[in-house]
Amino acid sequence: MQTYIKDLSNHVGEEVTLKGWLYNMRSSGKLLFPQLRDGTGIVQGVVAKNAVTPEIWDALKALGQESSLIVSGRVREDARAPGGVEIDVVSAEVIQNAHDFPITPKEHGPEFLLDNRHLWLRSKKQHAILKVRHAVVKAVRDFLDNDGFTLADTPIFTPAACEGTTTLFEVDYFGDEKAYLTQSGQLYNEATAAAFGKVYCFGPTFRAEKSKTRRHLTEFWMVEPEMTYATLDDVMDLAERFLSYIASRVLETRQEELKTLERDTSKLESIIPPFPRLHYDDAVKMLHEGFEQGAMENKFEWGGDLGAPDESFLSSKYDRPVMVHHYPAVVKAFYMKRDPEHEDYALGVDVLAPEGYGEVIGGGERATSVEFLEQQIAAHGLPKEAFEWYLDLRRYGSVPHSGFGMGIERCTAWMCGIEHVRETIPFPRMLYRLKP
RNA sequence: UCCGCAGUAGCUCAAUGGCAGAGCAUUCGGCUGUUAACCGAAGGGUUGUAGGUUCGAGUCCUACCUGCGGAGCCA
Repeated sequence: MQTYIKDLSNHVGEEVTLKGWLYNMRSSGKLLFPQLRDGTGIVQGVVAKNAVTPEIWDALKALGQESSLIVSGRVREDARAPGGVEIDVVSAEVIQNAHDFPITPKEHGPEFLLDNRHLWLRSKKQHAILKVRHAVVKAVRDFLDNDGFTLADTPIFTPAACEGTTTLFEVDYFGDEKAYLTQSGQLYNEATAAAFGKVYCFGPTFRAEKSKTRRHLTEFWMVEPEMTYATLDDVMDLAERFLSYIASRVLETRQEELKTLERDTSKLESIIPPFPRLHYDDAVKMLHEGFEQGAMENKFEWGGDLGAPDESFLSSKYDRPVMVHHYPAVVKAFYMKRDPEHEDYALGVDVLAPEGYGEVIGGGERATSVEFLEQQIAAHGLPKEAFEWYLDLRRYGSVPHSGFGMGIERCTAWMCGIEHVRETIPFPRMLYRLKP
């Protein structure tokens, strides 16, 4: 019977069988210290030459890194061992002796590691990051499911640009038609929301932009909740509860991994409501003050979208996410509702994560009037026929509704406190990176 | 697309314009408590590609290729 490494502390004094791979091995004459990993953890075995048969001794001694093997031994508490337990090995069966595993326990560069991503996944840090990713995804689903949202996934093949702004990946659709990979489930979400009230979609999203920064992937996972009879304030309330819940669940369930990642957990503990809410005009004022104090290189001009340095400056003023709302309408998508009091502003919100992680959430209230949307579609040069179904949503029972999108990888990178989103997905797709 | 940086052993990196080097990995040997173990030995090179300057180029110049970091755009 197989015992998993994560459960070993419940088996102290017992003989157990572990099935896994050799993570690393040290030796000292007539002692071997194989580190075994099985996907749930890593434990060190101790093999004394006089405690095993000569055949087993020779077989173990010859093993290369990442060899697969089954080990039986007694679990013993030992203060010297990370994890608190060790295995006194009594027998072992080698499944495969592997040689020349490329990723050695030394430093490597990103290019090499990404070329070997299929093997890199086995290392401790990558393992920890992807466990946190799983916790984030689980928290997202649990939160929305428990909050009355219905999962209603949206298509990945789409006939036309959703927003008309970003560059799309084009695919041949049976020769006579072009299809595009989705850049957002947004518009379809509005249709399902009118059917179910509160919905979310959660799936891969594609952007063909040649973005080359630590915050971008060409294929990433996005969760997009949408609520009917909801306003900008409602969506900000939701974002606040949503992010706080995710952070608390990560803290609750992934302590070990956060330790491996050397994450300062106090940064996650401070992600609690209320989040500061900043009107765009007030954000601009802060940026101007920053410029006068010499903290900003260029003076921000009212009317533009916030750039990466602007976002970093604003978020550096707070210990928790800051929600910037009421952007100038011109910088936002065509379907954003205008502020009835000030038509130049859109009822949109971006949630900027602290520590320079940037925009993790973007969303807002959607326009409800057919006439307004027709005018917007024309102004953006979008093909009206493609949006007829979307306009139907306003023709038949139009209601105020709001929602947002959150990038799973950005959120995970933030939770983990790591530099680059490319490590937060098993196989990252980036500009110039399609393999493995 | 634009700006900046880099490319030398399987990996990470050294080398004033003057003999191509180290650590890790690999192979062999040593060590009964190692924590990226340590000690000794061996094998391992078209210095990204093409051209140029020079008595002599890893080093200087030009172009290209590849990667990294950043900007724009966005989640």
